[in-house]
Amino acid sequence: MSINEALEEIKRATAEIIGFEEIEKLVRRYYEKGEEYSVKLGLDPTAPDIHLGHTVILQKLATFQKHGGHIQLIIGDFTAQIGDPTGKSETRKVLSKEEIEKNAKTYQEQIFKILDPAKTTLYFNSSWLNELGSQGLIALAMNYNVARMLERDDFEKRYKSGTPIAISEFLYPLLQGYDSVYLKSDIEIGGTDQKFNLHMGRHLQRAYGVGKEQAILMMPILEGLDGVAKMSKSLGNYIGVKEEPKEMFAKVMSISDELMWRYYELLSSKSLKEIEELKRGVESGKLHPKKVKEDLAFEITARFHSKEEAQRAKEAFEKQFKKKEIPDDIKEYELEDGVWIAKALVETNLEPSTSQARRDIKQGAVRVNREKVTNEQLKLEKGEYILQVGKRKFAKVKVV
RNA sequence: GGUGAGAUACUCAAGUGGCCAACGAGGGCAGACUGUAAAUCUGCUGGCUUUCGCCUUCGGAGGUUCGAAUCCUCCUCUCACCA
Repeated sequence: MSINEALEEIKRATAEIIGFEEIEKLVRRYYEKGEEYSVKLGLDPTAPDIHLGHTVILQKLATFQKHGGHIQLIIGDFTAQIGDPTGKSETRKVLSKEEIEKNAKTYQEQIFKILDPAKTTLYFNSSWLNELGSQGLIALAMNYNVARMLERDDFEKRYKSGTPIAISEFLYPLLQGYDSVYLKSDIEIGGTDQKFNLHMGRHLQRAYGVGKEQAILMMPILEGLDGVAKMSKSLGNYIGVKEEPKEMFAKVMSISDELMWRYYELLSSKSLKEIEELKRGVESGKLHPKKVKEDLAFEITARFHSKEEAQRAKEAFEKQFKKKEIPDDIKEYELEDGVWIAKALVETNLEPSTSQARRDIKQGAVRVNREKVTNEQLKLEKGEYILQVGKRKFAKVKVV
């Protein structure tokens, strides 16, 4: 691969790059002299589960690994004691040591599904930040001033509205920026929301005379399944990397066609050229968008599980939705003779309440053995039944 | 510390004595259409062994009243302005 192609790959889908010339030099040096360079990613061990949104950045790191980048993965166990104020409207809750450790461990498990461990070094920033001491901390704090700190939108808003800002929160960007000083990082990567923090690393490297200033590469924030809000666990619009293959496959399939291209760009390992071709194919009617989406769902599912499991997920999906067959791994329940249908639906967890069950029956959403239920007074006699609510909720019931 | 405004269901937001399980919007669920999509249209959206019935809900606790989300008292919290 030529240097230019490598750089194209690195640039792909980025939101913003600061100091691209630096990256260019580093990559060139790697290809000409075989010298590696370091790429830093700082992680807050606050959220234990990684979802696809996080993997956008990890993918990019994997790309760097292909082109001479050695990854400095920093678990911010020290900084987590403060909590990143980014985008927050109030001071964050501080995590306990145990929580941090547990989260860090989960991270590692999940991260190496994407990154090459041989080209990754894991750090805990407490190992040098603990050593810093008050004196070091004060020296560090001298490198920035309050006025500029307050330029940050989140701080500015809180300051103006009188919402408290802890002094420690001012220290957060400084401390995580110091990581870049200590590790002499060549490049730092992060989401666009991390812009301020990323710049801080660059600023501090200059202030400390590290001899270089890290280039900054920012990745866009991935939209969630709804295609509007950013993917996040609290919004419930996410795909977790630990989700069941079937679930994962189905979730990808549920995104809109428009959003699919975004996911392709940010998550697929297909080249931009290939994606462009797919797009043209769909536009001209040569390719069916569903097929294209299936390929994406397959690729993503296979990445976090295996090709075999992805294949099974795909088949199960086809079976359930296209052929409208009943999936074979549905839960079984045993109920007493003469149960009221609405009650049975609640017992089998298909419905949250009998009231809701009644509503759905009225709307023709409930099926017993694939027959639509019209009588909401229906009682189930002895025997075996398949209950269904809507298109995707099933349960097997044995009435005794 | 002072003054004023506010707290309503998942979220936003009406309602200021009975017609209120509470307008409307978003979200969610379901139906039609389809590619399990998206967009669109339609219905539903507190609970209850069963609905022309009963129970719980409008920040919390009391009170007035035949009757309160609505009035009164105290409390808690939020916001705005002033100091």
